[in-house]
Formats: sequence, structure tokens, C-alpha cells
Amino acid sequence: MEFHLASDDGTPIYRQIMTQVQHMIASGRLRPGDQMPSVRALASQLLVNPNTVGRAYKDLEAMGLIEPRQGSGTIVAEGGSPLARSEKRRIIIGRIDALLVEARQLGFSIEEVKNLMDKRDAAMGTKRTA
Amino acid sequence: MEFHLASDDGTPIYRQIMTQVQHMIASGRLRPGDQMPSVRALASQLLVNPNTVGRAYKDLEAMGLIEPRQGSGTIVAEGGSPLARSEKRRIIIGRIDALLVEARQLGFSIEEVKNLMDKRDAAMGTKRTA
DNA sequence: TCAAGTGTATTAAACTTTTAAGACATTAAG
DNA sequence: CTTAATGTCTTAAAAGTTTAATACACTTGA
Repeated sequence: MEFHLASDDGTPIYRQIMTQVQHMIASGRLRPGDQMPSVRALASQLLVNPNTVGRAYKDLEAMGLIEPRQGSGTIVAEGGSPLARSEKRRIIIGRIDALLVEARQLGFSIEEVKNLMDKRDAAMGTKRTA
Repeated sequence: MEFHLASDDGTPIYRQIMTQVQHMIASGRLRPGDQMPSVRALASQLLVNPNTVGRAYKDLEAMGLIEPRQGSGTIVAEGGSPLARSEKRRIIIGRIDALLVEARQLGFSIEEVKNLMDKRDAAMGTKRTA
């Protein structure tokens, strides 16, 4: 399970964790019944305090996305159906808009961005598991 | 000048203000020499403390995006970002990688992302003042 | 039973963010 | 000059975030 905390805009860590889990569930990479990484394991992986992960898990539980099992771990909840295509589209468009604005500010044309995307995608693709 | 603070992910207010201004400059809605809203006026509009806006303006000035004029207001700075091309490239590649990861998680192919990018870029272009 | 791993909880401290009230020098307009 | 508006600064307090060191009850597997 790959997590990455990269946001440099001051977003609290526990919020970033929540967003990651939400998106993983939305995309189907985490499915109902799947085991979540333990609080301590994820904290260790992210080099973060266990309480911070616990905070994220607690809020995700309140949202009904995950279910803690005392003693054993935490699993993805049943009702947590993947987001509708329209919702996924709304999310990705927000990211794209942000990238376009950033690119324009930095002086990159859309063609340059798309070329860079191809290169980066090819580099990432070599690591793909499926 | 329309500002809106909507982010519900715990992002600090002054960061949201900075992002808004950056995007307005990037999109051409704010051009070099334009008057920025005063610290107090923007604070009043956003129902936020003047110090919070001041913090955002101070950081934006440090980035070279705006220039304070003692006594009169604050204007959008001339000239572009002082960053070197290599530095700009490093930044934009980071954004692209994040977008690719997100897109993959949400189930979008790179072709779909590039198509959406073209559409969004065209939509933004119509608002440009050129 | 025993040990290890699990989620949860408490208490405390450090740090960041935001609000608050006020002050100062500078600028523009009357 | 006077007045009002500007950016900037100080001090303080409140709130939120993160880390830290524990502790507890529960579950699993040996």
C-alpha cells in the first residue's frame, strides 16, 4: 500500500491521509473488506506519530468509510461504494486546473506539459504491477 | 475582485489566499501594475483578520509576485517568476507526477487526462484578456 | 497460557495558525 | 496642514496540529 505525503500548502497530515484513503476507496484500489495498514505500521511508513494516523482513522470511521476491529486491524467498510464517475471526474478536473495554472505561471506551454506527462508516465509505467 | 475560501481540508486561510492570487496572476485576471485589494478591504470581504491577509501578502511579496507601496496600496509585480528554468522544470514535474498518480488511482488513462487538459485549457483561454 | 499486534485513550509539551487590539510611518486627497 | 487610507509591526491570547510516552482491553497465533 503506497502512501505519499507531498502537499506543501500547509494541509494537516491527518487530512492528507484521509484524502488518500478516500481516493483509494473511490478508485477501487481499496475495496470493502480489505485490511487497512495498522495505525502503527502506517505511522512508521510515513515517519509520523501514531496518534496522527489514529486521528485520520477515527475521522474516516466517523464518515463510515472504514471499520475498526478491536484487537485485529481496521477494514474498509461495506457501504463505502466507489465514487461515481462524475465525482471522480470532478476531482481530477480540479487537479488538472491547478496544474494548468501552475504551468502557465511557470512559463510552460500545454504542449510542453503534455510531453513531460508522457515521459513521466513512461518512467512510472515500468514499475507498474499489472 | 472575487475571492472565495472554500477548501474544507484544513488548508490555512493565508495559504488559500496565496493560491488564489497566484492563480489570478497566472490566468491574467491580475496583471502587472494592477492594484491589489487592500489588506483591510480583503480581510473585511473574507470575514477574516487583517493580519491573516497581511501574512499572505508578505509571503507573496517574498515570492516576488506583488509589491507593497508604503502609504498607497499593493500592486502586482512586473516581470515573471525569478526562478531558473531548471527550477521551474523541477517544480512542474513534481506536479505532473502527483497528477499522474492521482489519475491512475481514480481510473483515468493518460489519454483521458490529456484530453481533459485540452478542454480545460481551452475553457481558461476564453477568459484571457490577452 | 503467553506474547505480539491491534485500536483506543490519556496527558503533556511544542509548534503553527488565527484572532485581537493597537501603534507607527507613509501616501494621497481635501 | 488635516484627514483618511495604506502596509507594517508588536503583543497577546485562543485554537488547532503534531509529537511524545504511556497505558488499557481486545484478538490472534504459537
